[in-house]
Amino acid sequence: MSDPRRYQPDQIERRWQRHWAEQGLDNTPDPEGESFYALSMFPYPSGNLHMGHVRNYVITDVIARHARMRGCRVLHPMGWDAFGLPAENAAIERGVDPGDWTDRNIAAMREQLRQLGLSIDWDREVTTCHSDYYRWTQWLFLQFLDAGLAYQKEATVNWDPIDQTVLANEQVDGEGRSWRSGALVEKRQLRQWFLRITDYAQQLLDDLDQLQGWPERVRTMQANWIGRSQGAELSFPLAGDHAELGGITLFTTRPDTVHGATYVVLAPEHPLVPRLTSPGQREAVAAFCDLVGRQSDLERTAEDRPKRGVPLGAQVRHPATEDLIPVWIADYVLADYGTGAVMGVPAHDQRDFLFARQYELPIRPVIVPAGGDGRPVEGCAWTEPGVLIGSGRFDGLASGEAKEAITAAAEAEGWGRARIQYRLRDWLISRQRYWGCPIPVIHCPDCGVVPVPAEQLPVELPRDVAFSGRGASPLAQLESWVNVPCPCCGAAARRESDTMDTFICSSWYYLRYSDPHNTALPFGRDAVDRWLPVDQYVGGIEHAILHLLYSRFFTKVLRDRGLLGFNEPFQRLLTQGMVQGITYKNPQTGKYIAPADVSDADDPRDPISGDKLEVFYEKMSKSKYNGVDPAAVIDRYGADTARMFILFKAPPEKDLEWDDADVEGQFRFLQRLWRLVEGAAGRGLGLRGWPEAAAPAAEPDSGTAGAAAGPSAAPEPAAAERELRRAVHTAIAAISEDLRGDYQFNTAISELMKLSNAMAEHLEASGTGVAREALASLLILLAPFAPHLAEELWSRLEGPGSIHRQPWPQADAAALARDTIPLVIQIKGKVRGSLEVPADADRATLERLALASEVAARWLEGKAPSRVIVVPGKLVNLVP
RNA sequence: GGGGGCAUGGCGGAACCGGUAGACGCAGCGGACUUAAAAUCCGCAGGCCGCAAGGCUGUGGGGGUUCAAGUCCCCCUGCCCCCA
Repeated sequence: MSDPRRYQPDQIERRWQRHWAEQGLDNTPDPEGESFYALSMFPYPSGNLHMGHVRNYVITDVIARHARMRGCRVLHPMGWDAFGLPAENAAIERGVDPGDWTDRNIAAMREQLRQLGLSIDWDREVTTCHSDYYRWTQWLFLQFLDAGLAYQKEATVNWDPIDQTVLANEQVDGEGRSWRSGALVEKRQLRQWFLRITDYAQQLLDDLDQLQGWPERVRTMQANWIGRSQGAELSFPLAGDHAELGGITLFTTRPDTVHGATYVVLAPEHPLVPRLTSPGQREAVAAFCDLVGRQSDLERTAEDRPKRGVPLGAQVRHPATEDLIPVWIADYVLADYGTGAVMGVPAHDQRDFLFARQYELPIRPVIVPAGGDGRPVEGCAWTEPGVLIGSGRFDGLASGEAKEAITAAAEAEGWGRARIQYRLRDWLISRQRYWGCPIPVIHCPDCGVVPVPAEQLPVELPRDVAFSGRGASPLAQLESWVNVPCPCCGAAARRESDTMDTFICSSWYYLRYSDPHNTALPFGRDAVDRWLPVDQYVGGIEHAILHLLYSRFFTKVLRDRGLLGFNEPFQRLLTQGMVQGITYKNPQTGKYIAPADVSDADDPRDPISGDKLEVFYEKMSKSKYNGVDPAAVIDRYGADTARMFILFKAPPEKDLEWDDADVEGQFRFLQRLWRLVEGAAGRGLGLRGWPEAAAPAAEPDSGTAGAAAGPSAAPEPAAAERELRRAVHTAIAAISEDLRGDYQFNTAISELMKLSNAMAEHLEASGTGVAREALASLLILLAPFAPHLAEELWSRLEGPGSIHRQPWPQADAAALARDTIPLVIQIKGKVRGSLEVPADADRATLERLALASEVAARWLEGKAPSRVIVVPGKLVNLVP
């Protein structure tokens, strides 16, 4: 059973993992010389490692291992994004302590990660829910507060009227119902904490240009999310009784259409609404506001929804035309975008057009298409730029010029100014939950908001808390915790009971890794500046916007506070694709069927009804029964096979279809490698003393080199040795290229396969020197991908030290050189044959050889070609 | 609706800067070994015609540029993502 000559991963992987840990092989060295920071997005400790995690960490591990072999000092850490709702839900549903639950999950997942053979420095592990970490999250919050970047204002929350509690968005289902009580969730206004990310909107946008190592689409997504638009802020004075209230200030990107404004619309939540509502409209307005209050922003602004609104009964005076126009409220205007007010220009805005048609508001065209007959478009909104009409002195201007002219006029006349508006809103960080980082402030009736003094941090989360899932957050209900003296005046005061959005915790963890044991600061300036920015960040595309944007924001704020000295946290970003499982679905019932219940994969049928099933690949999930458990794969094939399969099956940024047959194939490849190396060892080959006195280095540089290389210098070995050396150095060159920059692990592994095929063919016929070079190179090139197998075979060949400490090999150009190369002969661009020619032949020689070839004779029938194209090293194209 | 991306054998995927399309693997077929099977090893393999040599055709569809196009340009179809 345990034949030591067979490849048995379970026998070797644990042993090496233990050995590496004992030797401290993965410890982080001091960052002298060239350093490299390889970072995976840290996981939420759900307790279960899934394939998406495996893919993420294996990719980062290959990058880290390769960087080490290239001679870099590498930081490759791991940690836990450990606050969050699931722990609190477990507490509510099963009465377990969220901290204990989380710690148990972390222990389980850490063990699963260890089995993958990742070269992680576990001494730098961070856990966001431990007070030695969140102490510094709180400290950083106080930096924001001190900088004026944290503030409180009223905002909407989800309110469960049955459980009398605030719900997180994730606790509200698609129909707007509570996850527990099933009640229809209401909107409530609550005073909450925000971070002023909008102050950094322009920088966050501009600096995207510095992120050339990021996927283009992630940069585009961030730019769209920030959503800069240039326009004007215009003021429409209130008419009649309301004149003393001033005017309505609105934002528009189309000041050129201002003369076409026939009404003004406020968001229902706009502060002026109650004061502008006429007695006759009071009831209708109240009913409408109530209705809108139940809708999400998405519902309110979706283009395919009918727009609804009611007039307030007030009017404003159009600042340009002097007309009196009505003020409405409508669902499609949002309170927190711009000024919460827009002008209605039905002729030139699609939503305004639909709205005006529905409520019979006047439509006044002021833009005509350029180059047209000068008549306005009818029957729909003309939203493109054009030429102005009906706009007084601005008539005839093009939209672009008119925007500037009208904005300038508004400014001169005191009813407007140019303004840049962002779609990005300030970041709402308050959560009315227990399992999060407490916001370290105290509310004093006399002093107001008082920060908890730094030396009193951390504000610890109390344990022994009751979780009912009802009422206010558990923290707010805990009187012993909430009631504290004011740090300023000593009067009775109350702690803030909101906790922070977990995105805060994950916005700076990558900084803490640089200096994880610092007890005086979140991180030292020296350490953070030496290791960061992160050289390569790897994670899922789902974090393309929020996590990455928030982290960029944190970095810029901390830079401005003098805590670190760089602009952007992540130099290069790789977004890996999803791992998909084979999925069976019965199209009749819509039910998913587990693969284990499908007896015949070639003709999949529902085991109960016998219906033919649909087969496709989809992201692994419990509900679709299409998940593959990493632990089961490791048990059966070992971590190295799992790693190799994942890397080989698809390029890292593409989705990956999990296929058992391909896993099997990868396992076979590793077995083949094992036999190849064991066979060589059996013939007495070894790597003792490698690389000193390596024979190939002494190879003469003349063309017939191989003959002198090995001890068995017969003509036969010479040819085999040349082939073998070429294969070795081709693989070195190709794999080095694949690991540099673009990370094409799939082609790198196919190069390993080619090398192994070439070795199977030529190794036995080659002399010791060449064979040793081939064996050593194969194993070193394999090491980042299949670290256990490479180490085991290295030690069986008695190679010196750990293979993971070997330098990455350099390709020898001389080994790649050829005497002759195949020259393709094309006739009018079509390949008609090829010809062995001297590799160094010049153009004239190539042309002569091509013209003299059999192919040329057959196709040209003795006539001279009208044109000859010579591509040295490749082909000759003869055009008759 | 706006923006971006993708489309290559039965399947996953290769193909530098326009220069032999289909590397490598999976599945398949044939052979060797075996009493047999598994495992392993060797070989074949885009499609069509042909005994063969060879020819024709082929990277979603249509057009174009070029000696030469999977690759560049235009139009169309389908799928995916982001923003509305």
